[in-house]
Amino acid sequence: MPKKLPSRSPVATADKKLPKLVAPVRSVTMNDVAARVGVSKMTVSRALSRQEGSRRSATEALRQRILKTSREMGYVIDQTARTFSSKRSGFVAALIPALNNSNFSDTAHGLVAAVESSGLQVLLGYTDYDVHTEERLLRAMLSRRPEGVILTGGNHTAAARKLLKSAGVPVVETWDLVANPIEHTVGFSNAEATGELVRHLHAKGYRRIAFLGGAPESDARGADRRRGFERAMTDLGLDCSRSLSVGQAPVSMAQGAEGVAQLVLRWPDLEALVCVSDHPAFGALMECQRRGWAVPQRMAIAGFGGFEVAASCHPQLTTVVVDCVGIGRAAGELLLRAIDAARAGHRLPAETVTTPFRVELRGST
Amino acid sequence: MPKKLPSRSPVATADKKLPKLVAPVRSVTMNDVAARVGVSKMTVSRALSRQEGSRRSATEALRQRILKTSREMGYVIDQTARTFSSKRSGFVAALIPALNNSNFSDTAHGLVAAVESSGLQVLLGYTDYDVHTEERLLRAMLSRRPEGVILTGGNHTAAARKLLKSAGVPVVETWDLVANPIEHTVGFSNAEATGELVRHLHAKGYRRIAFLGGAPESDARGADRRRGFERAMTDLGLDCSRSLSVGQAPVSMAQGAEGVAQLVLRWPDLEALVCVSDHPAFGALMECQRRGWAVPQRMAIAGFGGFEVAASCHPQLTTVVVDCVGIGRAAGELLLRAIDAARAGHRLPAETVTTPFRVELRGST
DNA sequence: CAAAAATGAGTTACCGGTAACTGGTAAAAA
DNA sequence: TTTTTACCAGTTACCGGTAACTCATTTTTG
Repeated sequence: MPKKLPSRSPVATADKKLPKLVAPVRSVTMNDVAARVGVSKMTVSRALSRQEGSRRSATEALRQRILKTSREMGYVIDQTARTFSSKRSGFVAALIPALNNSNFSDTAHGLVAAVESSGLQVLLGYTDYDVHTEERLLRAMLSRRPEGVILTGGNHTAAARKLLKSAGVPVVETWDLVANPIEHTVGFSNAEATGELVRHLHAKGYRRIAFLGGAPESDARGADRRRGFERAMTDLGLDCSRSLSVGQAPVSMAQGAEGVAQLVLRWPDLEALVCVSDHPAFGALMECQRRGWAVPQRMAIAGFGGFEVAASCHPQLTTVVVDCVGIGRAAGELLLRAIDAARAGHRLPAETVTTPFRVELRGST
Repeated sequence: MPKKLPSRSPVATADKKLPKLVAPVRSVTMNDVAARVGVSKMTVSRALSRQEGSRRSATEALRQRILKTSREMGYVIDQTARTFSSKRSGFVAALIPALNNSNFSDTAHGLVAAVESSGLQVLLGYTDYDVHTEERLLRAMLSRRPEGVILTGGNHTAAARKLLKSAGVPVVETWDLVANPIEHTVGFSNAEATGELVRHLHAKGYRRIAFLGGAPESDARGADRRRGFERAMTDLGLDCSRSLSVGQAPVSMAQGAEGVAQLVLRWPDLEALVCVSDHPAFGALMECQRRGWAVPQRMAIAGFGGFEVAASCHPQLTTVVVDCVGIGRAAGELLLRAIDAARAGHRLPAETVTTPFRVELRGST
């Protein structure tokens, strides 16, 4: 039976429509290495992927020979094929609202640090503070079969939740103690932290205090902080109605400057200002300086996040210092345990890890 | 010949060592969809992956039926398998020195914006300003077979260059007009930009000008800026020896404050300060304010990068505004063309794209 | 010393898609 | 009407690894 061979060689098809799409760069495969060493590719596979404490790999001498040869041949394992075959992609997806925010990028650092020792990579995406962008990204990332997912906050589209459910991978939500978590949670109460900040201001004698943030629908953490402000003010018997929203998250320095201008126009007797983050707080501080207002005498200002600028400006900004790296690290460690459990065939019960924060009183209050 | 079937069902192995590692969540495959519709999986593949203007796909009615069914069944294409089979991973790797730097994250934004319309994803990594970290990352990313690579700067290990060469994917280096590029380049001359800044200071009457940056080996762009400072000063007949290095990149605000203190200790008659970026420039500005020194009368300060803080502080910082997003966009567009060329079997000749910058004179000088 | 257990390495059969080729039917051209 | 062409859809053979099984040795145990 003369079965026609599938001819893929350039020669056999050269008379057909050109151009062929692949460059002729046949890279080195595991088979090539195996042939060179004179063993089966399975032996090479085992020699290369030997973990600590795994059995059933080659003799140490043979293994060294395989490693040496593969190095000589410039062999790089094809993760694509490996993933396809083993059903282990070797990466976790992490979604943060923005890259350009040291809080979140610190969390990413912590996550990477926690996760990389296990050989997992972190695939980072940014949502621009938008749940629909998050959903799109999630869809794209899940199609690459991550072994775990890290999200920021608990605000997601219904479709995104469904995607995560049906993907069946461990999920950790960070930066908030989410009310209705998908699975695991690592974070702190933004409301509680803001409340503590307000109580400090109260203890210092400030009474007429305003909150400056962004549109609540764009920033869940900002909304939580606003809620924390309102609750704490009410509990202290103070008026919590001095509140302003300036645009979408992330609120900029310039918006902070503009915000303080609007606030004092409306409430000229304002004594102190709590901002949703250090960036608008810094903008407000600069606006006060432009006006020649003494901070904190004429106006006290507090931020949130413990950004570098808050410690470097003059006067330094009172702020809530968050353990951003710790959030990432804890999320990474938790995710690793969940992935290990998943690999072993069972499911880690949902956990909640609370990370610390610290109200740092500085010159601006 | 009773050939033993490879039994993978849980039942057949239940009496062996538990636990099995896979959860029994057999997800929907293309075959399942095909079976349901009553066509071959190839037809489904074609129906789902039909591009604009591609021929040889199913009838529109059949195609709609396939789409509908696959939606109903919750089918998600397995990118892993797709990549494996088609040799197209559908992503590009982008390496930037740090996430937490709006310059680089803006470039990442521009890149994503330019590239996403083509269906490619961006896989982002950060090198922490370290060439060895870059090499490690590159190795990890290349094993996932990206269709293109974007790097920051032209400073790489020899091994990294070799990796890129043998990977045979298009490469774009950004943010610098690299002297000896790997392939394509998108950027501007950091030295030239700093020179222009120095000439502006000279025109304003400043003569005793110092440069404040980081250790040159850690930051190629910083080193370029320092070189540009020295060349411009020399060309103007000025003394370029007033120069200080404070630690590794990225130079922080606090290091800027410390740096200006050291500089005036050594050169008490210093008139102006050029900083490697806006962050140390801001730190220096704040240090001057703490000392009660008028800026720019007692000390003029200039930064680099056009960061938000430079426009928000008081006085505003003179700086070099870089088209960060434009760099990313141009790099993305160039890479797309290179990828298209590669898919069509040929190679795009190496290109260099120069992006604009602008010296922005503000209150601090 | 024989039987049982442990171990190293080979064999086989996929994983879930897509490229390339083949065959069949309908529309267009002769 | 017959031949040619166009086009749709099916078939086959992989892509490069790894899981699971098998078999031949070696080591341990009774």
